Amino acid sequence: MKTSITVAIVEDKEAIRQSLAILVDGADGFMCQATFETAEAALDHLPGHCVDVVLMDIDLPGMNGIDCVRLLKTLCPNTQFMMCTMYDEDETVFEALKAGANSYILKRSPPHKLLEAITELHDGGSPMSSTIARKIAGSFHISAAALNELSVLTPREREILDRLSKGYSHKEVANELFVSPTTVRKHIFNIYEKLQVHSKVEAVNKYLGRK
Amino acid sequence: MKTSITVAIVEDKEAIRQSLAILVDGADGFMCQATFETAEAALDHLPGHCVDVVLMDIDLPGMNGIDCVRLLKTLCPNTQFMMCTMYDEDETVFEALKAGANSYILKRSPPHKLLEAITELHDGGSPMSSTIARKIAGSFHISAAALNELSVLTPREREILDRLSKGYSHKEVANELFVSPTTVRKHIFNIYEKLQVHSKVEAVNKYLGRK
DNA sequence: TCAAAAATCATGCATTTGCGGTATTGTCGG
DNA sequence: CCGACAATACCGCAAATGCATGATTTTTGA
Repeated sequence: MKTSITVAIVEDKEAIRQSLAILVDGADGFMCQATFETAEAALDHLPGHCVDVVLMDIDLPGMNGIDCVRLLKTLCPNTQFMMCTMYDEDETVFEALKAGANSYILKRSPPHKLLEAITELHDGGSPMSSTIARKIAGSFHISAAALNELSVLTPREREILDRLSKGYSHKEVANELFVSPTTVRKHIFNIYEKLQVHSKVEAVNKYLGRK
Repeated sequence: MKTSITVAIVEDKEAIRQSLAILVDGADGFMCQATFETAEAALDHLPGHCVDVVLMDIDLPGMNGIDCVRLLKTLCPNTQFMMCTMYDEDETVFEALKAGANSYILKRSPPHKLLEAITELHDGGSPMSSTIARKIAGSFHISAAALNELSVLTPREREILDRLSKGYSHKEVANELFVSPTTVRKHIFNIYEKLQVHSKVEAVNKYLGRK
């Protein structure tokens, strides 16, 4: 006999918390083991008897759901966290992922999708609402503009910029590429001109595609 | 009457190409408009009459599927690209996303999942095979070690490091924070000691979680 | 083949930065 | 109340860096 997926719910609004609990508990193969109104309550009670999956609201009174995940993740390393929220703002999505969440679902998702997502999350996937997934994929895209900027660099210049991005000094780059430090300086000067920057950090930021 | 989703397939292996084409064409609401054996053939014929979705194999003879996407993406900005491959190696996944793909599906996925994914991709989602999605989500996680390192910094030090990460010089940071440049230098010196680094780029790399 | 582009190296100078020591002030917890 | 720590600030040195100018050799593409 296969055991059910154990679930906990952190959600301040009574009505939503109740209906989520009923949905999870009523479905076959799921068990709602606990519900909490606040991040603090979850932090108090979850460690010790960790569950498989936690549905975490973000907009909680007191500590928010993201900070809660950050703290719980280290205390319950085997628990998977699903952010469960109304909004799909860029910053919260990425903050949640950084904090250790592996799923981000909008509350407007239909109930059967939610159960499907819990299963997928428990099976090692990272279910995301479609608009969220698109945001995440999009965050990797290298803009045509950025690509174009880097394309004006010669292969040698890119090679040098790559070393700079690892924190090398002029001299270290020179040693690694078997050329004189003055040559490296000249290349770096050329890179700066092409990228319209005036320091290593700025150049590296452009190289690695961060504004 | 709603129109079908138009699809093109780029895949060198005859058998797979055929069965994908039949799968897509046979399903309701999909139309396989073209198939290509190589990236070069796709680049020759796709621009001009772009399709909604392209299923792209990665391991092609000659130009690989990722470079093909990079080129096609600018020529067909409204086309969505789904990488469709046997392997789930880290580097190819991220390279594909950077190149502009919005979906990454393993070939071992069942047929109905594939059709579902095409629909989702066309509707603005970014369907990923579960192991891929987990990789991507995982790439955002900030390791406990990294988090720990940054936690030894004081708020003021983080504030200064944040400015450095934007490419500011000592003096610029000083002006923005209304303190003397020597103070900033002292802070930076302390930051270096705590993070065990010896230059701005290294410090910024740690701060932004770059390896 | 010939001009343009890239890669190499040098010299010089002013500024920035890495590193060391020192000191004052304010805050906070034990 | 006191010690620890954070934030502020200064001086000084040596090295790294940014910027300018100039030049030679390879590579390369038209």
